[in-house]
Amino acid sequence: MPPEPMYRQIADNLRQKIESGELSHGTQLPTELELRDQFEASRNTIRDAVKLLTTRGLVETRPGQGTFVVGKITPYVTTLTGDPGTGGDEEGPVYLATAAEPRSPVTTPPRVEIQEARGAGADELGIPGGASVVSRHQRRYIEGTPWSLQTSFYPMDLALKGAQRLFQVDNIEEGAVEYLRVTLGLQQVGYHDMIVVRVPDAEETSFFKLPEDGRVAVLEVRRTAYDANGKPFRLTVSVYPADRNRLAVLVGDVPPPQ
Amino acid sequence: MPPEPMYRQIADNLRQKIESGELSHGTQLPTELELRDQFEASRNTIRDAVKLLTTRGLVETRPGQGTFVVGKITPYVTTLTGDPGTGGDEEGPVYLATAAEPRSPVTTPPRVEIQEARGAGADELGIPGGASVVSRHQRRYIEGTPWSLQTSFYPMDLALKGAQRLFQVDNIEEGAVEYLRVTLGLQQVGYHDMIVVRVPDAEETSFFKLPEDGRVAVLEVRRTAYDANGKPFRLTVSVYPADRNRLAVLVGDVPPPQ
DNA sequence: GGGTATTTGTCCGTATGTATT
DNA sequence: AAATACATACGGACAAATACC
Repeated sequence: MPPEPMYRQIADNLRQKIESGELSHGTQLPTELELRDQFEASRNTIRDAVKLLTTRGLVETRPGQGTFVVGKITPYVTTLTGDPGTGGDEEGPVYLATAAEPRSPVTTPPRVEIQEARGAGADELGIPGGASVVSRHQRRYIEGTPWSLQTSFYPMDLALKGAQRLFQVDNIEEGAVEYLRVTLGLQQVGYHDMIVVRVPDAEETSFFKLPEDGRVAVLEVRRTAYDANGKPFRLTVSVYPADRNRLAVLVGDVPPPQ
Repeated sequence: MPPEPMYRQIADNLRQKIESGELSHGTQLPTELELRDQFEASRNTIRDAVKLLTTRGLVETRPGQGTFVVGKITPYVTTLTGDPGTGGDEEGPVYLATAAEPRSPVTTPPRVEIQEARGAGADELGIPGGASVVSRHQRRYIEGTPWSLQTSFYPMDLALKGAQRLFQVDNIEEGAVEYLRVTLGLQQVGYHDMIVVRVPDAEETSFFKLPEDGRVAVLEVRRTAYDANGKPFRLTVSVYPADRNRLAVLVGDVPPPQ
């Protein structure tokens, strides 16, 4: 058994103090120079130890201030299961993990683009790669804080066959699914969600104010909605920061999530 | 606008070469000393750049060998939605993201413990903190590779009221939900899943062979099963490595996930 | 607003250890 | 056994962010 490297021993020592509560949420750690003297190591070794705690989400460093134990956050809970005929526009109700009343997300007007379907998106919509799709991209906030990024893709056909409002740069108040049903007689009979965890891209990092290294993952929910013929007609991709969001799935007769 | 630090510029440069395909999956990057000469930086700065790519999951380093672009992995897909009356023992079918046929997980005999319910678990089971629960912990493999860790918690009542097999250290072949129904007349009417992303603990890191720093997250699915009285009687916590697993949720009449 | 002290961030050079081929 | 490549550890210098007077 090789001995543990020094920076790991130091990190474990600090981790234990945090988990035992000796260093509680929000409190400041000793400065790097103080830790250097305490552990009789070089400042760079201390920094390696602190970096380990940082990637594990236990502490955060603030330039010019110090290193702090991260505070507990109460995550938002989004319910994925809902009415097969209407869910798909957006998810079900959103709760704070500790509260009973649902929260109301605020959605910005969409950025509308015509794009070529490529890769995964084309597969899920069941259209050939390179075909055109309408993309509607929105930012969503809860109580002023960035909460999710959402992009919906529709086959170009739908818009050309009468659903012109898909091109318009404003929210479809009654919901896009309802609009398509009224306009084109397109009846949604169900949807499926694919849940993926991945590293955020540059836009997500800046919108959610995530750390520049990719240590905080994002949850991506890819929702494909199907019509009565069993053909997909809509793909909605929602992205949430994984450290402050949870997803709920309800099956059968169960009380709502706490 | 402050200029980007050098190690970030180098990381971006390499990232671009990876994403453009100039450096394809599995290929080896130049060694740290070669990169040091190419970018005219010190080896430590090169290492900072590579570490950034490592936390973002783009490359992996192998001591004595070199740095390599990570190969694409085809994730397993686990379906969370199923029959309200039976789902809960285990999840729905498991697919390879590219294949049509479901895979068969292999489950080890459980490690059975009597524990005090604490914190989150007690809340979800609706029992007072400190009450006893039966914990059954299992490791699951697919095609020989570690796939998930699963722990089920039952209130001690159930076992004392006649479901003694909960204490036994072997698999309940017909499924624990079916066993409880036959033995105690306990009818499951539904369940809800809470999906959480978090950093792996020490056991998970070693079982899944994850990197020692916590850069690969795990998906935790907490399934609470309810009986006909609307009371929870079982909590199953399943943990999956987030980089090789996806979750599917099906609502309404939709084809199975591809 | 300006200046100064404190604290973390970046970058360098060097030496030695460990894993792999 | 030797060579190669990444890992650990040290020490030093300066930059950038923040807080405080």
